[in-house]
Amino acid sequence: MRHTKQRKLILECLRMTTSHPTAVEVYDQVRNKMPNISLGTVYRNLDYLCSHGLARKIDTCGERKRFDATVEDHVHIICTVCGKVRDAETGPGISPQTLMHPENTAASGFKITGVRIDILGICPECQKRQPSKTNP
Amino acid sequence: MRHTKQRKLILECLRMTTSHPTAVEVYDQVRNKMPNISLGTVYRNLDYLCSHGLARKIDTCGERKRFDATVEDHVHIICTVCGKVRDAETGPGISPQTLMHPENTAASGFKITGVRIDILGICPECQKRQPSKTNP
DNA sequence: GATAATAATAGTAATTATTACTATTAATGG
DNA sequence: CCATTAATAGTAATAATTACTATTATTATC
Ligand SMILES: [Mn+2]
Ligand SMILES: [Mn+2]
Ligand SMILES: [Zn+2]
Ligand SMILES: [Zn+2]
Repeated sequence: MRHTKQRKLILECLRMTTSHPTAVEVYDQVRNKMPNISLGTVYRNLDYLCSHGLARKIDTCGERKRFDATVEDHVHIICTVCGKVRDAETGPGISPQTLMHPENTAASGFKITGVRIDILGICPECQKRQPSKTNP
Repeated sequence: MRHTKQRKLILECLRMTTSHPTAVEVYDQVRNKMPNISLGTVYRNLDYLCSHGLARKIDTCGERKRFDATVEDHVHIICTVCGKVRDAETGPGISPQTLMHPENTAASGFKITGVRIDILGICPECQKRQPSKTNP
C-alpha cells in the first residue's frame, strides 16, 4: 500500500536477476544497498509482492522457497539435488511428453529425470472458508 | 535394508490411503497400531521409501511435505490455500492447455486457478559433485 | 536355535526456515 | 506541516525436519 524504499529495492533486486533467489539470497543482495534492512522485512515484502501479482513463490524440491519476478506462466527446470531453478525455453503449445526431450532442455546442462505437472486450485473446504473478496 | 515392523507399517499406511498425508499424519495413523513409534522413525522411513522407489515426496504449496505410495507419474490437484492434494483423473496424452479444463477437474470440486509444470533434473554442478553410483 | 554384527529404533536435542511481536520510523493525504 | 497509521528493525517464537545416542531387534552364520 505504501511505497517504501525497502519494497522498491526488493522488487528491483528480484527483477535484476534470473537466479530465482531464496529470501535469504534476496536479503544478502539487498543489504549491499541498505545494510540494516531486516530479514523479516524481506520475507514480508516478498509475500506482499506475491499476493499483489508482482512476484511468484516457487516450491522447489529443497527446503526453502524461491522467488521469481517473472509472473507470466512459464516452465521451470528444477534441480532435485540442490533446488536450483532455471527457466525452460519452451514455446507455447508444447506437450508434457515432449517437454523433457533433449532439444528442449539441452541448453540448461541439466540431466533431466522427469516432469512434474500439478493443477492448482482451491479445494471445496477452503472455498467455503474463504469466500471471494468481491462477493462477501 | 532390514525389514522392520515400523517400516512395513508405514508403507502399509501410505498404501491404504489416497489422502497424500504429511509425515505427522502418517505418524498419527501409525500410532494406532504401534503407540510408541517415534516421529523420527516415520521421517526416516518415509525418506527411505522415497529413495528406494516405493514412495514419492510431494512439494505442496504449503509448508510441509506430503507423501504418496503411488510412484507412477500422475497429475496432482493441489489446494493453494491449505496444501491438500488429490489425484487428477487425466488420461494419457493430455496437453497442459487442456489439463485444467472443467471436464477434467470438475470431479475434484476444486476451483482451478492454474497449472504448474516443472522439469526435474540434476544441474551441472550437482552432476559433478554426485557422480552416478554405478560409475564412481 | 543360539550368537554375533550392526542397521534401525525411541527419545531427545539441535537446526533452520519462516512467522509473530512490539516499540519506533516514515510514507501519505489533507 | 501535521496527524494517521502502514511498515520497519530487531528480536522472540513457532514449527518442520534432522541429528545424536544409548538401546533394541533383525538377519546372517554357525
Ligand atoms: Mn522463472
Ligand atoms: Mn497421488
Ligand atoms: Zn543442483
Ligand atoms: Zn484447501
